[in-house]
Amino acid sequence: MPRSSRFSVALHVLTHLADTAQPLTSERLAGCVGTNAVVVRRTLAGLREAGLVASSSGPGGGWSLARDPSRVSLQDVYTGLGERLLNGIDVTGPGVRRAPGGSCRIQRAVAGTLDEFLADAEQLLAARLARITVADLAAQLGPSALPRHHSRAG
Amino acid sequence: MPRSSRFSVALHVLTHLADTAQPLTSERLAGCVGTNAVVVRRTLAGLREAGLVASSSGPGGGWSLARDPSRVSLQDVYTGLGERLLNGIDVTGPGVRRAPGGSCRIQRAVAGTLDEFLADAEQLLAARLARITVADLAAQLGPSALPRHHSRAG
DNA sequence: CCAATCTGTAACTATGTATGTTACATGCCA
DNA sequence: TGGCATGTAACATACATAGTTACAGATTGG
Repeated sequence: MPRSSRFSVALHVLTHLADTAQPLTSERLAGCVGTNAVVVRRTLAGLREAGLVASSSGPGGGWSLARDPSRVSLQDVYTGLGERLLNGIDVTGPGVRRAPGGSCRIQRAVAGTLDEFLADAEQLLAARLARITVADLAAQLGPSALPRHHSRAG
Repeated sequence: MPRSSRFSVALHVLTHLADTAQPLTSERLAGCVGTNAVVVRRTLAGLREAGLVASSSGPGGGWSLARDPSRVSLQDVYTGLGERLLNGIDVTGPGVRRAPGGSCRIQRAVAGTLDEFLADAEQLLAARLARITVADLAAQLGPSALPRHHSRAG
């Protein structure tokens, strides 16, 4: 199962970032998530282009959120990653590789119907993802769960 | 990920079956779809258990629809195949293989939220698939498009 | 009962995709 | 300049899906 874990990794990392004020290195994040630093960089590269996170080089550098967590929806993440939730479906079927001309009308009817359905479904799911934010994920940890640096007036 | 063409293959085959009265062999169907006879049998095995199609051995045997095409929804097919439309998403992430105990609370929060979302989404998509039937697919071919064996007087 | 036809299924191969890993170039700060 | 961190290419590994071969079981017709 090469099931993509990029979405899960991205959310895990983003929630970590939402929970601290200082930048976190790829190495550190990889340790938290249970993967490799390069994988973290690869995953976060898309989110950086989407303006969700920022990265800085040099000592003390690393990754940090570019927006307030409540402004980062799961749809933003999903779009930034450039993934398709419904990617596991081959609309055209195996025959197209052999006879790209479209073997019969039935094949085209099936492909058309599936295409339409998938496009519709993608929109539907995206709308649902838009309702959830990284702040919602962080809130599940409890307000006092992790050490915050300046969240409360003292 | 290797995109599954099973759904597409199944719909293609079912539409073929909806368009003829006599049973069609796996070999013949495989030729239409552009794949192998064994693949057709593997795919249709699930649909047979679901009561959508019937198979018969021996000369003159093959596959045929077990219900009227208008009674076979895409949800029936999808369920019969035992596939998950949203299977391409790894909810837990890569860390679980290494530290199955659940490394941190964040991982569990992400997994829980994603699980909930995916379950919700699956239901949503299934409901949409229930609206489309194999008869709808066959109707896209036009009533006189394919040679029927006893549709016309003459 | 035998031969031909077709399904049912296990076992193996081939292939594509995601991830893990290594290596090296680039940028930032003291 | 030296140390730390990102950026990315290149290669290795893992795994799911599809393709293929082989053979067992079931049905039809002489």
